[in-house]
Amino acid sequence: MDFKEAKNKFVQTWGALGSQWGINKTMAQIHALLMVSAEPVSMEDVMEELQISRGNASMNLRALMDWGIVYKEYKAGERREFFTAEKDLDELAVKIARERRKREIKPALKVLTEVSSIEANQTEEEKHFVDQTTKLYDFVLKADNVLDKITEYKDNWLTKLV
Amino acid sequence: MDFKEAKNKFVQTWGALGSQWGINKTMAQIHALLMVSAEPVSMEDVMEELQISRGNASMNLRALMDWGIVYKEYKAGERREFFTAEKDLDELAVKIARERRKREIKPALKVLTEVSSIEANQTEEEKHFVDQTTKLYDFVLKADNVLDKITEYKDNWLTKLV
DNA sequence: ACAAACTTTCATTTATTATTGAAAGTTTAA
DNA sequence: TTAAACTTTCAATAATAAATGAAAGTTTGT
Repeated sequence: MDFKEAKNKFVQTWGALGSQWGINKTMAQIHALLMVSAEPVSMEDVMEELQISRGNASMNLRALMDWGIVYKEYKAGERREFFTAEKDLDELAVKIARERRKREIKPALKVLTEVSSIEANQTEEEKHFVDQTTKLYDFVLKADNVLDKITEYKDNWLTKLV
Repeated sequence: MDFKEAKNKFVQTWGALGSQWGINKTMAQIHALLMVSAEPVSMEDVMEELQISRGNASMNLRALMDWGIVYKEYKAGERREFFTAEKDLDELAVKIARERRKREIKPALKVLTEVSSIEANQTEEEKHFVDQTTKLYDFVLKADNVLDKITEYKDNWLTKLV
């Protein structure tokens, strides 16, 4: 396997993995590409390497920047913009955790609070519902706290867990 | 909010969350429904409550059983099959972790091993590629080990982390 | 202020993924 | 062994999500 093949394989695999985690394929591929690029990459280059349209590249780069895991860079004397990915993996994981916490866990907790606080009248069915959603609330809250800790530690948290 | 509304809201929310995590909506909804059901539920009931077809119900129940988080139950004197979800949340998390580890992390490690072991000749580009994919390999391996630990502990691991 | 060089937006199109439903398969009781 | 009661499969269809590309927007140098 030569460099070109390896790079391609990596980008494709990362893209496929992304899909399984609810991240769109192109977004994951762009991120993969930037991760393994030593130098900042222009939008034109991204389009070329991944064979995607300008609009697609623009939208997904924007999304990656919203996640805080891709940065714009400017090169002296160059009009166009270049992009680099967060390459520190601990930092990357922290940013992803932070973002998903905000986007998914918080809203989930809100709904769990609501549904678990209906007044359970006497039926077994309703009691079980309240009991189970309450447990789920506690569980998700604990998970949220773990993520919070992790995103504070910042450095090397994964190693500490091992 | 009455019981029916609350139950519906919970099922819908769980379904939407599932989508964001690469799990199909119906599968997540069925799981939600079973989680909050005090009694085992027949396929007919699942179809009725979620307004889905027989085929859809069958396939997604099967998928949930493959994940090991939904069980078949037989009722004395009843021909048809009933289903229940794993309701212990620690156990549920362990099973999901175990499964994703097998399905996603293992293959990812394999690819990372492959692509990170190309012989980096002298270009800066190739050196960076090998360096970055090696780091990624180490990181994913560490994550894999953490999950392994967790799935062994079984009980109450989340609390221990807090 | 203008125009070149570039980026973003978004309505339309395309690709992907999920769902249906009818036919095939299976199990059980008599 | 048969048939009723149920489940599974899978080709066809529908729903959803992503990608395109041309027009609109922005920035910068002169």
